[in-house]
Amino acid sequence: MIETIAGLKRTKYCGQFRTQDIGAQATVFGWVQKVRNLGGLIFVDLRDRTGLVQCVFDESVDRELADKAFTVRGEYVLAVCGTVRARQVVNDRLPTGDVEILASELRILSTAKTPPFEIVENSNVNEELRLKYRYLDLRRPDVMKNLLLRSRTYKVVRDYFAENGFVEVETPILMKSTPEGARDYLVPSRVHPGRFYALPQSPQIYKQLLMLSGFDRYIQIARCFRDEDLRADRQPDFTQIDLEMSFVERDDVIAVNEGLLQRLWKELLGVEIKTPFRRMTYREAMDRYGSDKPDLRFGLELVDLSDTLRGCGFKVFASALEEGGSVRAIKVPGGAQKLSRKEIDSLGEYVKTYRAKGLAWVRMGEQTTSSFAKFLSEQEFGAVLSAVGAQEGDVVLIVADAKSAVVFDSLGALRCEVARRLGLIEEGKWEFLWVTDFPLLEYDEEQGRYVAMHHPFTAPMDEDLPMLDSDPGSVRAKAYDCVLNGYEIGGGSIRIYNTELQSKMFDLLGLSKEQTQRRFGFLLEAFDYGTPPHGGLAFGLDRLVMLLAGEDNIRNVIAFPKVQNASELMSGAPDTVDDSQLEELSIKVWDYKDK
RNA sequence: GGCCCAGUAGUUCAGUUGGUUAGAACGCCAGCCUGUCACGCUGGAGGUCGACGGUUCGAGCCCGUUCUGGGUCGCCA
Repeated sequence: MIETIAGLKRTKYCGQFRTQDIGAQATVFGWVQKVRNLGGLIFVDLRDRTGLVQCVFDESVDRELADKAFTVRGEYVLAVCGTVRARQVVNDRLPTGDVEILASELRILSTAKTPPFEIVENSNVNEELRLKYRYLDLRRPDVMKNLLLRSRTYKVVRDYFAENGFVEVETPILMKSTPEGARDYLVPSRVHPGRFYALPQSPQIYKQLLMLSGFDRYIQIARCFRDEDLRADRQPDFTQIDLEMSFVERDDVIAVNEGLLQRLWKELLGVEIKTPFRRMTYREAMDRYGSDKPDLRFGLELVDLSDTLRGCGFKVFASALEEGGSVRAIKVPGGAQKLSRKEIDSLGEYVKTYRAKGLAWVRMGEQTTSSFAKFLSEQEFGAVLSAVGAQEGDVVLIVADAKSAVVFDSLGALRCEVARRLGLIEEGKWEFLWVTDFPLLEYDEEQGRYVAMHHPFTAPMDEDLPMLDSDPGSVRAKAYDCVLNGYEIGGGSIRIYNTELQSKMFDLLGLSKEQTQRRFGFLLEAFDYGTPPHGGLAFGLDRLVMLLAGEDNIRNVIAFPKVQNASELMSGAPDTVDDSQLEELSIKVWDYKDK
């Protein structure tokens, strides 16, 4: 029989009972974690979001009550009233382990089917099943803990920015499509047949307009949407801590955000992180680490061998260099002992996923062996070893390619892979970094034009302005990324705030006057009405919480995440809709059966 | 779109060279049990070996296709 909570008020959450509660009357609500029936004496562990408390039903005290407790099963929802008392035997492994509730009343508020997996911490259950029953998965203490941490993150963020004079403003979810960058999610308009809203990839334009309006400092915890493929750290709908500031330069934005991260780590983890963070230009990050989001928890820096090997006897190296590429290396100190020939071969396979054609190597064990020494003169080979500073016991890994981007990508990934395999990554280390001076533009071979590396509103560096016409590819931007342990956790820039420069940017990006006017005319017009210099930044909140929680997958900090094909396994989204709904939207009924 | 990994009771897994009735632990159900907390003891139920096709006297195992999930490259201003 199902009962109600009429007349009952919770006195405490389950996980909060301690010795000072002994003797008190208690009413608790929760889910049955475990029933231990000793025959005549029944222990029921009751769980809520705070933890467990043991409730005792004693046949010799109340036979009828014990009989009722006998029918209780896992995940039933109960109300238990009783007296808190000391346990006869203490359980050290439970925060409430000194006490228990001797029940005087039991109400079964809900019964429950046996769940498809056990509701326990650290369970190793197939993720597909977990996500199908996400509401049960969220009952597991470790998953719930992540979402509670996420909730505390929101609070610290709001407190911090409020204290620093930021104004929280909500920007639209239904907005105009501005198809630069990621693919938009589109929403058909019923009122305007054939027209579409787009979901925001970020509130970028709105927040810049808020600066123009004079809000001076804006912050929003903003939902954003990008219709691109998923990764362990990428979901199609995600959350940004989005902010913008007026009358600031790069270092002002950086300083405010270092303060935020410092505060988050302090309040959520009790960890003191030092500011200011390290800084590195994009060029330096690429040259030394092959990545614009380098993991600084370990070394394994790249060495440029291009000058050493130009015109050398090994065709693979020489032709890569002749074609304008580069040859670079990583030295793995002591690698000869840890990396067998077989493992080096598997690293060769690894770099091929990054389009490298192969991995050249030197292994300086008891004998020095190498995949390419025979193609070089003794002098050339010796020059390679001295350039990387290789000594006995080391391994040197080399990638050459006509495209330097391939060399950087593959070696950048390789140094992380080697560090993982060799256990070079120290747990509990937090390496924050600002990467600055990104290129403003990169050339897109496919589209045959320049595209904005950050976004088209990013300001060029003042000293590079003259190159906008002569050499746009070399212009650097007032852009900065915040990197933590190899993850890009945030990015921002100082923005363009005058019409002419903004128009010129659109021009460089290959947009015609008409296209610019149609897509961004409202923004350019706005700039004519008195725009303050401004800049800002957005953190990926999901990634930030993932790292704070010590998780390696963003799904573990999102309540109802999507799987790799962007569907949501519990509800089954996306799904077909009624023909009548499509008709209202003036969308032709799609015949799925033929596709 | 490409590449790699996984799929066997409710769950996590084992399953030898292709060979009798596919096993274990946990969970579940029933009985016993008054200090358990990984309760204990006894008994029981529970399987389309992801799906389809092929090879074979015989397939969980070999081959092909496909589905589902994960990782990743491309993609993600």
